[in-house]
Amino acid sequence: MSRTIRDGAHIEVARSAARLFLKKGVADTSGDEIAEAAGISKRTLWRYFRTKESCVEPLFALTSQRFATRLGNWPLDISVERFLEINYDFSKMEKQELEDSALVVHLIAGLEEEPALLEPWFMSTRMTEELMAGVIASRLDLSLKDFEVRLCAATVAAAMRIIDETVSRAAVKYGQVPTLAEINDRLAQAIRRASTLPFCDPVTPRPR
Amino acid sequence: MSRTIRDGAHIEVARSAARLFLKKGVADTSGDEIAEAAGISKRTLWRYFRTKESCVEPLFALTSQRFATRLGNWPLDISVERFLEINYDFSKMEKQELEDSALVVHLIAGLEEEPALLEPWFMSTRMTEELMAGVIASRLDLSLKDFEVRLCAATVAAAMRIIDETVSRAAVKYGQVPTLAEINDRLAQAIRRASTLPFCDPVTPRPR
DNA sequence: TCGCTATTGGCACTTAGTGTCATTATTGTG
DNA sequence: CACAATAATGACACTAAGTGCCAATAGCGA
Repeated sequence: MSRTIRDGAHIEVARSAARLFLKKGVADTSGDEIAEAAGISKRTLWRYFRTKESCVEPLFALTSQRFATRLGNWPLDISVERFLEINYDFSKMEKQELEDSALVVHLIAGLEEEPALLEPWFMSTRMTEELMAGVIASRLDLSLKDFEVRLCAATVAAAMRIIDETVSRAAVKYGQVPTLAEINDRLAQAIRRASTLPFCDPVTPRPR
Repeated sequence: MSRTIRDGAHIEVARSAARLFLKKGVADTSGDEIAEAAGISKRTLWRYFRTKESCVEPLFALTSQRFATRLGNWPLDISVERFLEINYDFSKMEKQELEDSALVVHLIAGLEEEPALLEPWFMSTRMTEELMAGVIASRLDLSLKDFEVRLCAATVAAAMRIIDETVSRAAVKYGQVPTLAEINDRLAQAIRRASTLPFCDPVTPRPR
C-alpha cells in the first residue's frame, strides 16, 4: 500500500551511535555525526529517535528486555527453567549478533561514566517490567494492573537489570563475554529469587 | 569564607517547575518560564539543574528516597518495623510539606502521560537503590559492591517505587492523600517482601 | 504501469543548554 | 565595622538538540 521504514533501519543507527558514544563519549558526539555515520539525514534521525541518547535503545532492547519478550511464549504447564532448556538453541551466534553483544556490553559496563545513557537504559528496564507484568498476569490469571502483579514485575525486572549490569561489567573487566546459556541461566535464577508471586512453576489454568 | 547557594534555592525552583509542568505539560513549559517563575535567571537555572525535566528532582527526593535516607540511622539491633515505630513522629505536617506532597503525588500519578519525567523519577529510584545498598551492606557487614547486596537493593528500591506510584495514583483518583504512617507502613512491608537478603530483622555485629 | 501513501531530506526556526566575563553578595577575619 | 577572598549571579553570545514544513522520492499493491 505504501512505503515503509526499512527493516533494520533503527538498529543500524543504534550501532553507529553506540560506536561513536563508546569512542568519544555521548557529550562529544553530535547528532550530525550520528546521522552521517548512519547514512541518514539529521531530520530523519530525529524522526527515528526522541533524543540523542535514546539512539542506543534498540541495542539495550537486546538485553533482559529480549529475554522477557521471549517469555511471552512460555506455556503455562512448565517451569521457567524447563522452558529455557527446551526452547533455546545456544548454538553459535551470528557475527552481527556478536558485534551487537559487544557493543551493548560496553555501553552497560560504562554507565557509571556515562550517566546520560541511564535514561535509555531505564526505559529498557521499564519495558522489561511491562513485558514481565504481562507474563505474570497471564500465568496467574490476574489483571495487568493488579498491585501484586506490578510489584512482582518490578522486582523481577530490577533483578534482571542487575544481572545484565553485573555480567557486562565482568565481561569488560575480564575480557570475556559469557555464553548466552550462562546469561539465560542467571536471568532465570534472578527471576525466581526476586519473585513475590509463584509464577515460575507450572500453573493450572483456572476454569472460566 | 565565601558566598554559598541559599538554603532551599533548589526546592523552590522545583516547586515552580512542578506547578508549571502540571498546569501546561513539560513540553509546553520553557526553561524561561521556569526561571521567571522561580525568580532566577535562565543561566542560573541551568547551573542548578542539568535538564529541564530534572528541575523536579528535589521533589522526587521527598518520596521513598527520603525514606531510604532515614534508614541510614537504623540501629543494627532492631527490626525495620520497630525502627519506624520508635522514630517517626507522625504528627501533623507543615503546610509547606503538605503542598510539596501534593505536587509530588500529582507528578507521579501523571507519569504515564508525561514520559519525559520518567528520567528524573528513575534517577530518584537509582539514588534510593544506592542508599538501600548502603543500609544493607552495613547491616550485613558486606561490601557495597557485593552482587547480593546490589541485587537486594535493586529489588527493594523497585518495590518502593511501585508503592510510591500506587499510592500516588490512588490519591489522585480518590482525592485523598494517605497518611505518612500508612505510607511508611507500606514501604516497610515492601522492603520485607522484596528482600533477597535477611536484613530486616535485628542483626548481630560480627567481631572484627 | 500507475496511483496512493508514507518516508525522506533540506532548510528555517525555536529551545535547551554552555561558555564567558563583569557584577554582586556572602563569609570570615582583624 | 571594614576589608579581602571567594563563590554565586545575571547578561549575552553562541552551539547543538530537536521541530515544523514542504517538495521530492521510494515502496507497495492492484
